[in-house]
Amino acid sequence: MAQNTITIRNVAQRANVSTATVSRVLNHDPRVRDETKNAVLEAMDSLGYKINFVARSLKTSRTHTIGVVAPDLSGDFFMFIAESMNRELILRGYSLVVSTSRDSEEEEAKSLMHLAERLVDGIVLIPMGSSNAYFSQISALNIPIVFVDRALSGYETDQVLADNEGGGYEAVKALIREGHRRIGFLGGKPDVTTTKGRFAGYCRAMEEEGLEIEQRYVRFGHPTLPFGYRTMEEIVKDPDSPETWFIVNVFTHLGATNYLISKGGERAKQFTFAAFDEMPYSPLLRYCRYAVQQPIAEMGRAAANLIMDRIERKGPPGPQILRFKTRLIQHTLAR
Amino acid sequence: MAQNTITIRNVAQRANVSTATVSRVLNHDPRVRDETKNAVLEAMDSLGYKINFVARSLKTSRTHTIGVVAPDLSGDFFMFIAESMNRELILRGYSLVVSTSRDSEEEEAKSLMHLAERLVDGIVLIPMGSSNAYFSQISALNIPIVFVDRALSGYETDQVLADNEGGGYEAVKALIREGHRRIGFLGGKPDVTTTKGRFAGYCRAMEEEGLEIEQRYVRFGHPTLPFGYRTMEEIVKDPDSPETWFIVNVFTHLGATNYLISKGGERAKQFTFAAFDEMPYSPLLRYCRYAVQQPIAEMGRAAANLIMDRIERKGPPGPQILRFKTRLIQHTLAR
DNA sequence: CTGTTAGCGCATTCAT
DNA sequence: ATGAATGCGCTAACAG
Repeated sequence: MAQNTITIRNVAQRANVSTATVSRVLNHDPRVRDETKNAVLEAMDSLGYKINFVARSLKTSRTHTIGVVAPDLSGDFFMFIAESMNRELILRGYSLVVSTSRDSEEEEAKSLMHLAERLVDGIVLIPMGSSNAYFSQISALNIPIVFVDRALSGYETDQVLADNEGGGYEAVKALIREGHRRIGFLGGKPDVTTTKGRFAGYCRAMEEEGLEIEQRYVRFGHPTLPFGYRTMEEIVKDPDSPETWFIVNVFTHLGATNYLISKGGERAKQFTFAAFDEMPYSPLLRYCRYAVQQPIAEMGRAAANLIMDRIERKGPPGPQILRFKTRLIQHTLAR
Repeated sequence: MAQNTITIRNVAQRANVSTATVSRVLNHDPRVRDETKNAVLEAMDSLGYKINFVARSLKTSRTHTIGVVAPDLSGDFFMFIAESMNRELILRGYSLVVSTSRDSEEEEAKSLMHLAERLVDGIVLIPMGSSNAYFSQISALNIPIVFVDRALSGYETDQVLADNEGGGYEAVKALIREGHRRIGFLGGKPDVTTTKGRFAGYCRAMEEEGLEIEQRYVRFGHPTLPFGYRTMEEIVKDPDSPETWFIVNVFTHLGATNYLISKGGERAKQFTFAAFDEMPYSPLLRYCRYAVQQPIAEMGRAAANLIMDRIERKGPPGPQILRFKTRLIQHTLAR
């Protein structure tokens, strides 16, 4: 308890001014004479004064903290978002507190409440699901919120999204241009907006080229490694299946590749993928001819600035929806 | 501003008690009659009272927030640590605020100060470097801190570490057991404790088996993908180089594998690795016969509880060093 | 330009 | 077992 807890009072005394003046220099209030300002600064310095943010927060009811909740802190997509957000936040004096929605929308709602109670100034949410069961809860929080990655239709807020439709379209088009005719669709829960968009892009490309979409080879599923593995197993064992696939998320992609490598046998060599997301380990995904790269860093940056602007009432009034173009990356297959 | 900001005063009035009593039930003070307690609880409920943590913090000078700073938020190791920590923290009512040391120890020190000023109750640090230039700064913070992954020798604090020596030893032993005789050492900055430990394990295994450690084929370097790529290029082009390598971090491993896949030619097929870390994409690391898995989740859990115990003065008084055993994982090579 | 004053919402003596 | 009063450190009217 020998904390040297130096307050503005101490500084004020030392500089022969009032606490109000000290507070003013702390807040860069222009109407302080340079002379007194310097005196205050000096006093602060010599006393080793550190501002108490908690006290300030109590007064201003602003914590300069923003919360981010994601399905899984250890997911690659999220990490890059967080990294990029953090960089922006720091520039404007904010901190980032993280929380996870883990298994369920229930957890998600709980995390949201947890953060709100901690009085974060705003929340960036990478939504778990597609349902809107907890909309009312979110509204009740009454603090700015921006959605990233997935939209929740019917809820009017700021959103930072990728051009999923365009990305899917481009990737499938590129495959077709290289002569692939039968192209399956793999991965993604059909009710989330990202999957919907990517599927729509796939469909548009196929239809535009007059190619048939074979419903048997449209395989939605949970975005997990095991799903990709098992489904690819079925696919390989089905002699009639296409050998070209558009895969809409990276875990499914990992699983599918993993199956082909370990059990794919001779037929594996025939397979070609186009897939969403470009990660550090993407060169190892050896069946992936085209990767749709989302500008994750930019998206994180945008989300951070969107939420801060909202908090500081700097942005335009209406809800903003920022949609980011994807980039198609061609890989050299080295099977 | 139509915030329905309900305070303990409102609750007190509603329940016909004093604010002191409300505060007592809030803090589970046993000396409140059940009757009045229920009345208070009811009042809280009907008014929709939410505690203001900022006000509480100002009073108690405890924020129930712990900060974690890591070199890179988007690194896999860190995210698993954070994920696991978060789970534990939530159980005991803490939040996790993250920060990064990015490029430099300077940044690291800055992050540390930033967190301290925000009055986090404790800090978990995954140290960047090996120097101890900022030790004094850390001490000056005067708040509990635990180191994870890397130790900073000479500084007496709680630490959560992996058994790097043992992991390295086991992996190299396993390679030797399969008949490998010439084994190189790849990756890691030689001055950080993790590298030191892993290298020591490698040396012990080699010496125990009477095998020569060829200094030309001990290749330290920055833990990056490009370093792994370039170094593997040199290795492959050197006709005299060993074809079995112990790689001490995952980025170097990715880079090395990437080179072998894309440019390794015929000789690539001869290569065998043992390597630290097991990640979701590890099955794609096709030259990796043995992976040394660190119990990352347990380590995160331990770090979380260590810091919380320290804050709440629950643990033993002296600094604790927790060292976690690694697990050797055998992969089937599918080149 | 600067000082005085009054809380922000809560925890906590000290009474009773 | 409960209440009255005080202050954590800071900001923001309002005066001057």
